[in-house]
Amino acid sequence: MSETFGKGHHLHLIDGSAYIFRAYHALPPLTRKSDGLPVGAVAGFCNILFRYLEGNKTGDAPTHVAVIFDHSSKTFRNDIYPAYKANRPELPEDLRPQFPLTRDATRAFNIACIETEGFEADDIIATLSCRARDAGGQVTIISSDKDLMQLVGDGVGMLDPMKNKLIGPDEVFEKFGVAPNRVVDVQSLAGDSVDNVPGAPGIGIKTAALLIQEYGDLETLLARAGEIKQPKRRESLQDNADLIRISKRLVQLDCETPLDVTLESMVVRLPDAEPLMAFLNQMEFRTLTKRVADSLKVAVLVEAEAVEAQAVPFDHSKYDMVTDEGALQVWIDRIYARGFVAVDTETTSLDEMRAELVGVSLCVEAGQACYIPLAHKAGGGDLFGAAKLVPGQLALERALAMLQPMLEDASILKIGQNMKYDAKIFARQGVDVAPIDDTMLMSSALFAGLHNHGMDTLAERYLGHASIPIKQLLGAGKAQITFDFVPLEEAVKYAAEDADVTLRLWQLFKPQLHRKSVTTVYEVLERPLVPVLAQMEMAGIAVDRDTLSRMSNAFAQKMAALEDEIQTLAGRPFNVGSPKQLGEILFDEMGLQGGVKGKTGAYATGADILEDLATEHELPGRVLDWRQLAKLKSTYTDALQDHINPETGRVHTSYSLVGAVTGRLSSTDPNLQNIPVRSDEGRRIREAFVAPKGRVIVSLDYSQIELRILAHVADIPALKQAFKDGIDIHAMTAAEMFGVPVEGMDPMVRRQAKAINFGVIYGISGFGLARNLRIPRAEAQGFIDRYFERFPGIREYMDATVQFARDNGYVQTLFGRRIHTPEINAKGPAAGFAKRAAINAPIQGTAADIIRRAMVRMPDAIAGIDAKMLLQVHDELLFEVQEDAVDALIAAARGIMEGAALPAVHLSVPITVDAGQGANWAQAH
DNA sequence: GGGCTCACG
DNA sequence: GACGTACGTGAGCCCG
Repeated sequence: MSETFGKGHHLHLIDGSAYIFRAYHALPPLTRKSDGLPVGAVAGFCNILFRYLEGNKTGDAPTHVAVIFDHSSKTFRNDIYPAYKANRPELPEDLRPQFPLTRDATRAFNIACIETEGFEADDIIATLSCRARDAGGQVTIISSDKDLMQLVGDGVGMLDPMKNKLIGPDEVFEKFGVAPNRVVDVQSLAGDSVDNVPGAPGIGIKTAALLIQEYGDLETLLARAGEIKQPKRRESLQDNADLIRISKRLVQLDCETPLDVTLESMVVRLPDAEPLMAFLNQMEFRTLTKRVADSLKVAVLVEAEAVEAQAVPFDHSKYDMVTDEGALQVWIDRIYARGFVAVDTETTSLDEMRAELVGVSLCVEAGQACYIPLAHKAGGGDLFGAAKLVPGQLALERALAMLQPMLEDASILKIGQNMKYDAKIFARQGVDVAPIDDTMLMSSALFAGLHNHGMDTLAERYLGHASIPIKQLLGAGKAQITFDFVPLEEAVKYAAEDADVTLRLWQLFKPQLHRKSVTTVYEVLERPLVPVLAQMEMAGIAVDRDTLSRMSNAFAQKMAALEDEIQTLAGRPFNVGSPKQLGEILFDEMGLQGGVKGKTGAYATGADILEDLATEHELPGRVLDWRQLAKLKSTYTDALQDHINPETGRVHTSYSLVGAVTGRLSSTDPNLQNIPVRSDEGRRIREAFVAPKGRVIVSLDYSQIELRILAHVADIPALKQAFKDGIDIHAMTAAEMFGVPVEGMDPMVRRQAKAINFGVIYGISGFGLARNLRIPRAEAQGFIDRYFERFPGIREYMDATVQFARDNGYVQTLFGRRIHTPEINAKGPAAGFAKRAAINAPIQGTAADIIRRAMVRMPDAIAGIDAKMLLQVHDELLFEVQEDAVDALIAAARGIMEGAALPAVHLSVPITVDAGQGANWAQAH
């Protein structure tokens, strides 16, 4: 409830129509990019409104405000004088459609928007001015229209927004030569050619002012017209008395306009971020959207008011089930009318390469979503009954044929949560979905480090909505069904809700990208990678099953032998694969020293512990050998065989763009980013990753990219020079630290320097380095101290980075990717973790950004070469190339990779790429 | 499903 | 002065 308008209140009345014309003529004829709708006047209008609101933050702020518009129809003045405003030129064709949009804009800015059929804006302004003044308040009319000057007086002033000049009685006198209350008289005599007000012929403002000054007011003047000495003036007044009186009725503003709005309803309100940003985005005003977003602190508002901002309640019963072409066409038409759509697919599997499309859901507006079931089945419960398609569904081919033009239409934005998944499903149906937006990637750009980016998390956190768990539909474990067996009614609720949630998240996140300055991160480093990764994943890599199978057998034999040996050494059979049992054998039964129990009460039996014990006893060493084989067999040689796709004969991993907070990709099902390489035995697994006949595997990897980035960001001259000179960086570090020449350096010394170099990237500690190098902690700390003494810039960089994290709650890469560090001010061990993560994130993240940029550019760069990019392993890209195109591929890909930071970032160290090739990955690496 | 272990950069 | 500590991932296994 707002208090009654009165004393102490200040009402601003904005002449909206004047703003529109001003904006229209001041700006070139802008059109909306996506559909050509003329929006120049709307843009100008919004800019004026925004500047006005910004001005109010500092100036003499109003308590109430309204924008007044003319209503496009005849007014009472046309009854008095049909020629009134008759000589106005026709409205420009591209202006008329903008009128309703300016009303929308006003409401979007949360300002009262007033127009009344049959009345001009000026009369409404007059009426509201009178009411506000009579109520004891103050009024400022924001307009440069001289017709409104008659309203100036006690409690009512004007502001010329063009000149930003206040207009009071003095300024009115300057203009009309009379006090405001006689302005009407002057105008009645002088007429107005613009509005086609006749007045008295031959008399202009100057003469009219003189006459009124002399005779006091119009009626007295007309009554005593005979006294006027100048014959021309006298005759004009005498001959045109009626016309003058009509003119007076035309220029006199009506203070009694019937209005059904109250002054109280015009109370100043803060703009609601969500509808305002939605409107500006819909208009595609990029610059203004950004400025408004900055001004509104959209992020803060949105986060605090997420529930409120999304006022539309979730209502599963309102979702549509689309089962015929007519209904689908209605949805497609709605999508075209809107220009964007949230899309979600339902399938039979999380593996995009095997999943069958079951249905599609669409959402065009919060709460308005549909599900199109396409391949739902029923039956098949008993042994012999085959499942049958549920009747009444649209045919899949027919639905896809209808959807395809929309999904591929460059003017329709397709919004998804993890669009890579849906895009691949559609791609396998021959539909190339573009352009896209992805709420998961937006979340990653906005909130990396704060929470994960799954839809359930986002819905809960930003919409205050708990979405239907998929488990509720599919069940779990052995009894789990696939989505095609979900009953239609349930499927509609779940599937349409997903599209609904996605659309709402998009509405929330899109404006926040600007506010948090991560639009470029999203648009350059996230979104464009979706089609690139989709292509790589669908291409897959050829894996030779026989090679793997032979290795599995060999491993199994060796393991069996080791197991016997181990159990003999232990004196009894036990499960070698059980760390718990192993711990009991080692420390309780065999009585070895150094047993440390973890939080679960079991002895730790990690490789480092077993290595230490290996000097005391044979058993731990055998267990280490066994474990290595077990790992290779179960995780690689066995598991990889299961991942060979029966249709393609290749292995298709799935990359996650949001798996790592730093911006690195992660790889799952299977993880092809951790194929063994460090041990000879493990490296042989890479021999199974092969090129088909006539083709070659090519690997290109960045050399020391993280150390190069460190040298650049911490600005260490010695490191930078070493990279420029192409010197062995670890040997150089050792030489600097220990004062030994690079020539003939002890490999142990170099190894220590290398460990320190890597330690630095991870946020080094004496403890960590000591453990890594297996040296006393004091010695390790001595190394670190000497390192920082020699390279003081590194310490400065680390301190500055941690301080930045404390000040801002995040750190960032050279490309602006933000990684949040919520734990940075924590107490206890968590503080150490957070500090080291904060130090590492900009380095690891910048390297991740660089290879992402390379990957985005790669398809175009190698378009003319018979080659496919297959895998990414953080600093390595793997290709499959026609054998006679290897050199061309290496040249092109290397060029892209080495220049990937440009032009956004100019590194002060060279970035170099090593290349290898061969029949398989082992040879190429 | 959490913890342990270990594969990678 | 003690606390605990290298950064970032994913998968398979054990065990409650």
